[in-house]
Amino acid sequence: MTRGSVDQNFLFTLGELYRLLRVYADKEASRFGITRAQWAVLSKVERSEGMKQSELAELLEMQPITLTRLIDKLCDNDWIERRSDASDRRVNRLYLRKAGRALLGKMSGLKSELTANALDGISPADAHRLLTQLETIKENVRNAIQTSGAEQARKEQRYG
Amino acid sequence: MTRGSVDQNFLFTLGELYRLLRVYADKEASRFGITRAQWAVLSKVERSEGMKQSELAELLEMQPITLTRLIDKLCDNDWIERRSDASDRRVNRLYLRKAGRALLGKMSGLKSELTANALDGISPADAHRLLTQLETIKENVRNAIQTSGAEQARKEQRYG
DNA sequence: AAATAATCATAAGCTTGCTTATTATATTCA
DNA sequence: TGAATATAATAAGCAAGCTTATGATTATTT
Repeated sequence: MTRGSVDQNFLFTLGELYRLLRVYADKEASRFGITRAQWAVLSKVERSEGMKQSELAELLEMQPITLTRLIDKLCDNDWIERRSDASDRRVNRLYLRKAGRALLGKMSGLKSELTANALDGISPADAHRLLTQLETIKENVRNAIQTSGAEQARKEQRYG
Repeated sequence: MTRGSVDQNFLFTLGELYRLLRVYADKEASRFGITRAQWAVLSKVERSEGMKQSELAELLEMQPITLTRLIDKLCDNDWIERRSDASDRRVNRLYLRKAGRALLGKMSGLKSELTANALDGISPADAHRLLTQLETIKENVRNAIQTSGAEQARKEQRYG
């Protein structure tokens, strides 16, 4: 077994799967009046209330401005709220509201159902390993981005 | 080992990884004057020249109009060309141009490099299994979308 | 043969990513 | 202390996804 076939496919296959999964999750989530992207944010807020927007953006691997707009919508629906930090007036901290908690309760079955359908035919042990590998890859890519950024800065300093 | 932790994470982890990988691949590909999305299209055209746009859209799991705009850009750069089909005047068939073939040649190392960096610490055997699982999941999700669509249509027919 | 349905590419407008820039506030250090 | 620098949130504008709709052509049905 060579690495060649993986070279050929990994990068683009993941993108194709993402698009499919996005369509699927958005379609199912829309029954609850929420999009997949908003749901992901809401779900993270549930797990750690009181976070700053900037911290949350980092957890979600997205840019603060992207998150800002998603939060706007979650606030419009009264699912979460921004509370300004007492000791740093630049900061908003995020908290679930009653309706948000209720919505997450209603949606908890959906997440299991989507995951189960997606992972059909893959054993629990394999699914677990798969998830671990995805986390490893995330970490690798995060490092690679930083490294290539540093590389770039170094070159610019040398030649700029 | 329960399925619970996978439930908690699979759906959103994949989205986070996608965003990271997108940033990384776009950054590296930009050195060649191309985006990751355009590169994916160009790469598929290479593997099967003469396809209709609609066939290619299906392979890429994207909507025809999304592809149309990407193809516009690839044509603007003279990397590929649309040739109208002789027997069906609705159809455009896609072919690589010389510059496109040259570009892919220059970029082949990059694909290997990105993949190798992303999969660092994962054995070739595991990488191969991972890719197989991603393909399985793609198929599962494709089926789930169709099923949920059919379910929807059935209900609408019954109640509409 | 004509009417109807399906298919191919494209268009318009929305979402959610991105980058770069702006404003307000905190922090650092000379 | 006061000036430079860093950080938090937001804004504006672009890229690449999506849905729904349209025009042109081809295929099917009656």
